[in-house]
Amino acid sequence: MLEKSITLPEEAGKELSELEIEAIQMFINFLKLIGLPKSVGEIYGLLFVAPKPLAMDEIMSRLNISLGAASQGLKLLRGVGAVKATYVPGDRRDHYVADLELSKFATAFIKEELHPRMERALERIRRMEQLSADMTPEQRKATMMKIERLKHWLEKGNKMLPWILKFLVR
Amino acid sequence: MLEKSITLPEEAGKELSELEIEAIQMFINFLKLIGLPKSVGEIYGLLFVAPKPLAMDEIMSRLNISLGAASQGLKLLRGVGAVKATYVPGDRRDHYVADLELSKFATAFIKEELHPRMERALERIRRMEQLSADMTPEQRKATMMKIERLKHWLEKGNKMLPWILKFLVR
DNA sequence: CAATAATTTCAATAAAAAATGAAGTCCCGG
DNA sequence: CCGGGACTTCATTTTTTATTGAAATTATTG
Repeated sequence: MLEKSITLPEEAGKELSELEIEAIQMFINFLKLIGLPKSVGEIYGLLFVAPKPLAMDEIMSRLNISLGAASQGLKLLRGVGAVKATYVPGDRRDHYVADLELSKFATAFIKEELHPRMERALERIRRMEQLSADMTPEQRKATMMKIERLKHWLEKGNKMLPWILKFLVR
Repeated sequence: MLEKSITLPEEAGKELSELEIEAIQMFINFLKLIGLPKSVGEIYGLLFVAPKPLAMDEIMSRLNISLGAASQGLKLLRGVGAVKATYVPGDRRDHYVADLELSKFATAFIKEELHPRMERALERIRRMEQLSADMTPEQRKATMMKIERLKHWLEKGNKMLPWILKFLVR
């Protein structure tokens, strides 16, 4: 059976252009901020500047990332609405395009990270209020003051969120 | 040479109260959001509900964390303004108190994470504009449009930050 | 000033997170 | 329906990040 020449480590798909590299680095940095792994930033960065839809294997070979990373990264990006699959006639593969609406990331972050944590925090605060019931009056007073602070802060955050969202989305 | 009885894993300092546990878990979760390690959340959580200043070794033994983690965590928290060292008469050790102003974390995050990344992103965008100079007019047009989007979004974010800060700080 | 307690630092280790790629699943076109 | 490409999953490995604790440094105090 014939075998292609051994794949050199640095061979990969077409080299990335400088433009692509800048875009990719930019998104790696930004998405890291909201806790997304490097590979996701790479994929989105590449798609962001791509002049046409890219298939998964193109993404893999351009970025030198594994099948699994490409598949999972695209899944996440699709889930968040930051990438769309498009139909390309005469090609069996899915092709992907970046949604240029950056607010998708902010929205997803707020919905998936911030909100749940705030909810959880409110539960804990309620629990803390209960617990402070059996304390000496003195301790109780001090504790309640702190809890009030926490609540106040959370409420402030909660009030701000819709405003931020509206502002970001357009 | 005499040896103390073997230290049991679960021995440690005075057990944490339920209240302390709730507070600690809450802050672990919140601070994780802005990329701070668990130990930092633990320390802040403990200090937040503590009725009096705590020395580093008390923190260590209550939380069962190492000398290094305690020292580094406190250093970080002090750096961010979330914890203050107080003088306790007749005690050689430093004692620490939580600053209840939660906005300290938001401020630090914006200053230390968000702002630098935005600056860096703007640099990259400038570079991208340069690079798009030698492209076919068609490609160039499409690329410039994307770059405009990026800029627009960054500017929007930049305008929003001071507002958010003002809102959070009181 | 010693003596020693308190704290910081940092190389080594452990824990957590991300990437890999082989095995399995799901089509689509003949 | 079956053959094979496209994709997904997930156990394993790699990489990154956090924690540990011993050694070095910096006070404090008798």
